[in-house]
Amino acid sequence: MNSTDAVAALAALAQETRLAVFRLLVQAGPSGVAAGEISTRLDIPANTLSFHLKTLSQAGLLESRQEGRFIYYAAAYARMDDLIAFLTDNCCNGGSCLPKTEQVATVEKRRAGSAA
Amino acid sequence: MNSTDAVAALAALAQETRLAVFRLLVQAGPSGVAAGEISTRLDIPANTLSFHLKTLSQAGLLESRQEGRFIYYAAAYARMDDLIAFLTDNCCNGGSCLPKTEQVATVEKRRAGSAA
DNA sequence: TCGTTATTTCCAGAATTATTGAAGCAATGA
DNA sequence: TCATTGCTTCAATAATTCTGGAAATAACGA
Repeated sequence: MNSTDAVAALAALAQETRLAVFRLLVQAGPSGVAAGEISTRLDIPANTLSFHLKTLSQAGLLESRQEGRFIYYAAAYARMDDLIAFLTDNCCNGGSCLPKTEQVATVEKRRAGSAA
Repeated sequence: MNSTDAVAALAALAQETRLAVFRLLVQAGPSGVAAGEISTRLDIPANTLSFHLKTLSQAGLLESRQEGRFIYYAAAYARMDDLIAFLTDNCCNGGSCLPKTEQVATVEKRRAGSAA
């Protein structure tokens, strides 16, 4: 993850509607939720939602798959981890000022090792 | 952390200059860096930097202290953790789709327990 | 083929944000 | 007191973004 990608991801999340959509999908799990159901659950007009889904997708935060007339959107968990790792990277210059934050910075590395 | 606060924090970070400032301060540690030095290191005009520091501070992501004519800015680590916890909260509905991301969601709770 | 459903694209107006020159303020030292 | 330094505020412009009505596309069932 580079700075430009991080800004795009953060900008995508920095909006009430999109943040609500993203959190809904993070909690929904990898199988995702159809666009129409997101629209219903969060009470967002279809065209407005479509605009926001596109923004989140372009930022790499969402994945989608089509099933018949439905398009299922799911959180891109690995991308979320990358973003968190980028934010917390080299916290306190590798020192131990706040060990818990340090642990967060290693998410990406742990994932790389575990290959879930 | 509520949704409004999270949007404010994300919006503050969703800008190249501010993200660079924040990451610089995350890496610099709790003692912080004077505004003038940030300006020099990142080559940002003083007034532009001041505007961005204010934005980050208002979002709760920065703390500052005055020492003589200098103002030292430091990352608000706890706030950063709160934001990460908010993003990853209840990932996959508490399931184990991606255990590593799950762990990230517990940062806030771990900090609360450890009282660093 | 025709109507319905699911989703997206187009468009235009309203609102927000980034940038920078200039001016202001506060702390310091001579 | 005066000049200097460090930082912030003000003001104006330029650019970007959000929203929702209307129309388009695409999949499905009758």
